[in-house]
Amino acid sequence: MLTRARELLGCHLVGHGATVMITEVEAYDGVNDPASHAFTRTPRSEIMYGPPMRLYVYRLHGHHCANVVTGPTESASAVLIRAGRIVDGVDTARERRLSARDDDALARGPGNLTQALGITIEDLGTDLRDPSPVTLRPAGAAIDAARILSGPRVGVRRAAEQPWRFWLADEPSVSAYRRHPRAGEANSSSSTSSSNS
DNA sequence: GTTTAGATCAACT
DNA sequence: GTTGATCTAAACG
Repeated sequence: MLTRARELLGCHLVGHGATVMITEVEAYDGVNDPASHAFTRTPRSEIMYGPPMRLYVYRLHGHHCANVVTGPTESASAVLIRAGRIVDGVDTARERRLSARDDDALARGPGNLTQALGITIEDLGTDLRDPSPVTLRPAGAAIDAARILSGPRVGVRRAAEQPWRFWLADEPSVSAYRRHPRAGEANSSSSTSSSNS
């Protein structure tokens, strides 16, 4: 599972006229991962239980995040594409990401990456192997294992201690680690029904 | 029960 | 100012 995530580093993700080289990913281990949307099997997460090499897109803060279903079919494993470096279609990416000041920030962060590639909820379930607006291509050159770093995932509350984030050293497009404010807290559902004073 | 839309807020640039 | 596998609430089946 973690190997799949590492293998995605350096691959080219083509989306609606723009191409990025993946530089940062996070692995999500489906049924065994509380942070995964597939932790509970629902019709919505069914896509991740399906065949690999498909796209799972979900909405977050009004933006979108893109995942690659990696399989095997029953484990619902998926890899979140967190960041990438634009290698083609820079003009298109810039038009979509007007707020980005530097080219390195065009696809820095999952929401920005999907926006730069024009990936929306309509691309959900796209087969990345078929010729489609969104395609995943193998890495042009093998990535040196020494360049791959790992660490805890960004912004997750559940299972925040799992070092399932991988990124390429020497890449300015990789975002910095940010811990979730409430990560590790006890799940105290007991609402302290704080009546107004 | 699940899904979608909007709010929230700390860390980043 | 921007971003975001969070959080809550409302709509749906």
